[in-house]
Amino acid sequence: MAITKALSDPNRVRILLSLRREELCVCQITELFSLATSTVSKHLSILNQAGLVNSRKAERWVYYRLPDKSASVAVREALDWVTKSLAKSDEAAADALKLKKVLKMDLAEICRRRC
Amino acid sequence: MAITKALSDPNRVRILLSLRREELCVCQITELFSLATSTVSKHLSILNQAGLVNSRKAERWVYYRLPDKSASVAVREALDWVTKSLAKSDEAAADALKLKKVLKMDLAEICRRRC
DNA sequence: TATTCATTTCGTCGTTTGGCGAAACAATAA
DNA sequence: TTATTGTTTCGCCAAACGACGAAATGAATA
Repeated sequence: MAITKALSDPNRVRILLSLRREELCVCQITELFSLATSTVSKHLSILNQAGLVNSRKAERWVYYRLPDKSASVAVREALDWVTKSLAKSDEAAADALKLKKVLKMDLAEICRRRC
Repeated sequence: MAITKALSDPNRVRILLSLRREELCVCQITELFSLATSTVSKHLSILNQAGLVNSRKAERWVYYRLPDKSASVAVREALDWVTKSLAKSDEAAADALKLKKVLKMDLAEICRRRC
């Protein structure tokens, strides 16, 4: 039941929705949701254990993204359901708007401001 | 996020799976999972608020069942996902076996034995 | 009307969860 | 090697959750 547990927290669902268009690094997600870095890292770890996100390390940052076709059927269909059923909320729209701003910022600057 | 919250508890998922073939009353579910009546009633209330089950009262019992086609797309697809992805576990098989036994029992007797 | 009885609601208890900051870690840069 | 820096892990706190039994509810029956 790792998948259903992972989906039960609103902030984790928001993270998944924010990863639909492009991968994001931890500090971008932190900036997007105004949460502590450690909190975001924990959420990402739970999503990762459920197979709902993948990660890669590049330069100084760890990027998280939605899994590709190689993910299990359960994971793919859970993500389909999330994006189809939960993406229309007002909150999701507001998040998408803020995400646009975050993407325009310089990565290194986001991290500097946060520390 | 009522749906994802409702699906996050294993016992609630087990209840949904047990309702696939036929409706069940509270005391049958109580017997099936060996939980206190109040606990089962609470779970059913949470599932009901999320739209994942419907109920009807008949004679002395309240029967719960999976919703029909009139349910929202989000609910229907969540239930499709649950039955498709979570029904194959060993636990689900054991529950199905016990359910057969419970269905053979007399309703009034189940309740009498529990009180 | 009074009683019975299946279910729901309420109050409590122990556990889990989500949040944060501090410390540890890992990888790059100096 | 040492310093820097982005991320993870750890420890703590308050809030939420799941479990139970007791009391309340409400519909059917006597």
